[in-house]
Amino acid sequence: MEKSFLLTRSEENYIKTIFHLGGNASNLITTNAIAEEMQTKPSSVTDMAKKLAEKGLVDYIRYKGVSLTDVGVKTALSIIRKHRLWEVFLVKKLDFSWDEVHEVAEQLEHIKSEKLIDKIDELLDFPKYDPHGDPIPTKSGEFQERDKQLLSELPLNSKGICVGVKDTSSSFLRFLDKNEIALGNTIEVLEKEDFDDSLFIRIDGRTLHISNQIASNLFVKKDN
Amino acid sequence: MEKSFLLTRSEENYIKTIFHLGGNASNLITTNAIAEEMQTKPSSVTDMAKKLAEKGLVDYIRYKGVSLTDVGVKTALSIIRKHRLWEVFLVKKLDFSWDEVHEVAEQLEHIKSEKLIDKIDELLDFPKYDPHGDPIPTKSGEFQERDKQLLSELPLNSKGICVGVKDTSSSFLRFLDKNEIALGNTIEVLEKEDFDDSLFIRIDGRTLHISNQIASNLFVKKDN
DNA sequence: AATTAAATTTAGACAAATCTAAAAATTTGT
DNA sequence: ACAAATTTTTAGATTTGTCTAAATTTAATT
Repeated sequence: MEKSFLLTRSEENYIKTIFHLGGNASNLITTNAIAEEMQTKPSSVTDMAKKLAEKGLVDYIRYKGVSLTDVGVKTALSIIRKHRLWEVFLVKKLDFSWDEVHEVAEQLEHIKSEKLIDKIDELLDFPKYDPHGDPIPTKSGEFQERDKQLLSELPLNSKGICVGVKDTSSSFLRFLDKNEIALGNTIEVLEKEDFDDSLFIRIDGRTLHISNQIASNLFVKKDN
Repeated sequence: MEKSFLLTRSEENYIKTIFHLGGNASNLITTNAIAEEMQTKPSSVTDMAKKLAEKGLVDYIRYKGVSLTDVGVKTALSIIRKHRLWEVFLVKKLDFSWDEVHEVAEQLEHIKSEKLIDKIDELLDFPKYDPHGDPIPTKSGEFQERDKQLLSELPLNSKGICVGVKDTSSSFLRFLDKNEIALGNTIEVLEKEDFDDSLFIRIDGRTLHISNQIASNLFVKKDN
């Protein structure tokens, strides 16, 4: 069995970022994209790319970019699993609101204890989705994206169940709270405004008028 | 100006160690003692002593040692509070045994979120003691040692309630588990063996013969 | 295809936290 | 009290992760 490499916090953050940018399946992610996402400099990314390649977590082609190896993907999924389970824990057990969990989960995801995260999973009754609707990888690394689409792409007069958010910023999430739009709600598209692509929607018996920016950050599952 | 509240993990570990070695109340702790306790080199301790003094967390007298300032004590208590609350959480909510919690709590104690630890405190219903019987400082930093003494010092034929352990090693804790000695049990000293200072004790209706090494690592509260 | 623009890498530097080896201060033993 | 032993500090080096500035490679434009 491969010895589970002890990764530094920084290494873990790079792996996670590369995954989020789509760097699995030999899809090369550029140095600049990673630097931008991580608020760091391209030269730092190059250094880390070499180190991670050395450790077998990424494939690195000079001047082209990096992609995760199988081990790298497994590692990324494990970190994402921890992050999302902790988010559920914070919301369900400690009454955090969904716009407060990210920062803390960013810290908790680096805690090294397999038993700890498995017990948290069990305590939460093995949740499948985090508070923002994102799927939680299983212990064995299975990870299935939910069948979903943006509310902005839902056809006129059709209905969808709100299943996730794309933007997870506090300002967006608090906007949803304020307007009582929550995961699980059914949303019907009543009208599309040509001028600014805003939508009139029906949710919970109420009619709301939302901007395209809102609609294109809300995921729904088409309700057939 | 108060950047000093942003401590690194390493700084926090030094502060905690100095506290545990008794370095509050201008009681100077030597470089060597700290190095020994932290499994590091004296020269590293000297470097950190200077840095912590710079930040106002310790008073440092060259060639003499360090002691915690008021801010340093407050910081230490905050870290110890987190450590012990997480230990209670692991035992009470995640079914860890008391010999498994230390390592994980060593990591969790460094998570930076006041809300998180306050919510954990609340979830646990504001416990006063950790799984090893050590007191948990309050949010405001109050910290009272329990009235206790070593079982080895309990007079013949008197009774005590088991309230804590001095040694928290896995081997000792598992010995106690195996012999069904738990916090809260009443222990009566039936006989003291002059030859090796071992004890015959009565606990839960059973009679046990324990070595002095065991008895001098068990804290009891005299039962009057 | 040549030139310009953009992206990426290299080289050298720095801060944090550690180490080793040597120097300095303190403590101990007689 | 003074030499020896111990403790502590300094000086210089190392590792990790970052940075800036310059050099190099790739991409884009004419």
